[in-house]
Amino acid sequence: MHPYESIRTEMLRRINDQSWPAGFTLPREEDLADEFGVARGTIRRALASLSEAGLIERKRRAGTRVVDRRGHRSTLTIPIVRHEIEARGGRYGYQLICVDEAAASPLDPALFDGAPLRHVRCLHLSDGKPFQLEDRLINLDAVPEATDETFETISPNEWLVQRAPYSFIRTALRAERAHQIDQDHLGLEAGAPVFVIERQTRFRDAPLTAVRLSNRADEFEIITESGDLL
Amino acid sequence: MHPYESIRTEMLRRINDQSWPAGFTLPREEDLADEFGVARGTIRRALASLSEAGLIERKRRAGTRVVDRRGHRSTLTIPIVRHEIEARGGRYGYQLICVDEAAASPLDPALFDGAPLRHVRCLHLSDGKPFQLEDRLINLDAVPEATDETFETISPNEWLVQRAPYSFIRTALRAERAHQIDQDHLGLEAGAPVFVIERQTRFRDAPLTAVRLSNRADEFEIITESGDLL
DNA sequence: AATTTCAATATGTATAGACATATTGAACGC
DNA sequence: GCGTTCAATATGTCTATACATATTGAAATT
Repeated sequence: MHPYESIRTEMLRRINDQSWPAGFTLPREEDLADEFGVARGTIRRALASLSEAGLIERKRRAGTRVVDRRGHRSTLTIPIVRHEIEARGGRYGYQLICVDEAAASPLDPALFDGAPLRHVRCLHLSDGKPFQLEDRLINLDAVPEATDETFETISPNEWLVQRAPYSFIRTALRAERAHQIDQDHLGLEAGAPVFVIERQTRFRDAPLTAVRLSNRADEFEIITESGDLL
Repeated sequence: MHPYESIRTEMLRRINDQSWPAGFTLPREEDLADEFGVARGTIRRALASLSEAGLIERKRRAGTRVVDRRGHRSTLTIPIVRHEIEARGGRYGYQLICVDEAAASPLDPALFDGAPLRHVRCLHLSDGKPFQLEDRLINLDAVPEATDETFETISPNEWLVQRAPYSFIRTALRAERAHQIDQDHLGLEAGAPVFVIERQTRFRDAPLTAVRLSNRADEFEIITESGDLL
């Protein structure tokens, strides 16, 4: 075990047993370095790790404080559907439903304040069965190449990942009653639950795309594991 | 802008425009240091950041490779209900429903292979209205203090956060049709959708607790924003 | 062919010293 | 009182060097 790890473990202990209670300001890095008998860099390595994990907050001049834990943090990965399906051993299928019927979209075009938009609705299938319905708006000012793309054989999801780097994402996860379009394309009865992922991406303040992905609740879940410190 | 940031930006550019395609092995740190005219530490700082973001993978001796992007990663925080409710300006309320009726739990006791368990079911209210139903199993071997706790005034959630450090969490997010208990306690009709968070925590391989949190779908969503690099 | 051994190598960690810079809290002027 | 100025300070960054160590790929052995 490396010095910075044992130091981190000791710090964790102090946080857990309240020697360093929530809100407490830790000693300065140099003092900690003295206490533990290591260089400042090593202390910083330990603190960086705790900061990463969300247990402490660091601010210049103000010092390092123990965070008042307001929840569990974890990193979640929302997979590209095709990979998700193939990982489960299914055969991936893609089907375009319609293009440029934006009026029918469950997404709010106001997000793009007036920019010209492309609307795509398509279906991702697992072994020929509907798995995920995708409803997407694309900002043609930001991604002009999308004007000439028909999306007949490639899903906008994959098309965009290849082409458009983003700098900001906002993702919302919800449970919803199936909309009419969900019922039609995912083969659900009225009122059935769907798991909805809604995502907006921007690149330097320009909204690129917004998407609503709806999944049959009986076949979809998101799992995240975090084997933390200690 | 610091040197390591501009270097990271340039590396990002190379990844995005495929100069460094997925699977590509980057030059060694020292060569990069030469190329960019900085110390190795500065290169490491930039690479650490990209590694964090999941864009590259690093392995000793094997080098650094560009990851084949399989999805969007983001950090999500599942808040403690009380804070969630108060943040929305609601008045938090807590109500114990029953203790030690494990047979009725939607959770699988097999997770704890035979350890003695405590079962708690309770309700979190916002302005007196049901908001979240909590169904929890606690491993009494791992958290013996729970034997004498009645949970009449404090929720097991908060009680545990204070007491039991964990080293591993697994969280699952699902949309479900309301169970009978969801209908009864959240005031839902049969078939209504609920947003379910299921979490298991362990400490050094000992399962500590498992919990199912169900929320009215019409009042609950999880949002994560990640203002990434660039 | 299968297994073991082993040295080369790229990343990981630690040190120590220098400088940069956001923030704070106090002193100052209005 | 109220805003402004400014120096002190703790964290952030960078450099240069040394050593540690997991992995690999090839050579040696079974």
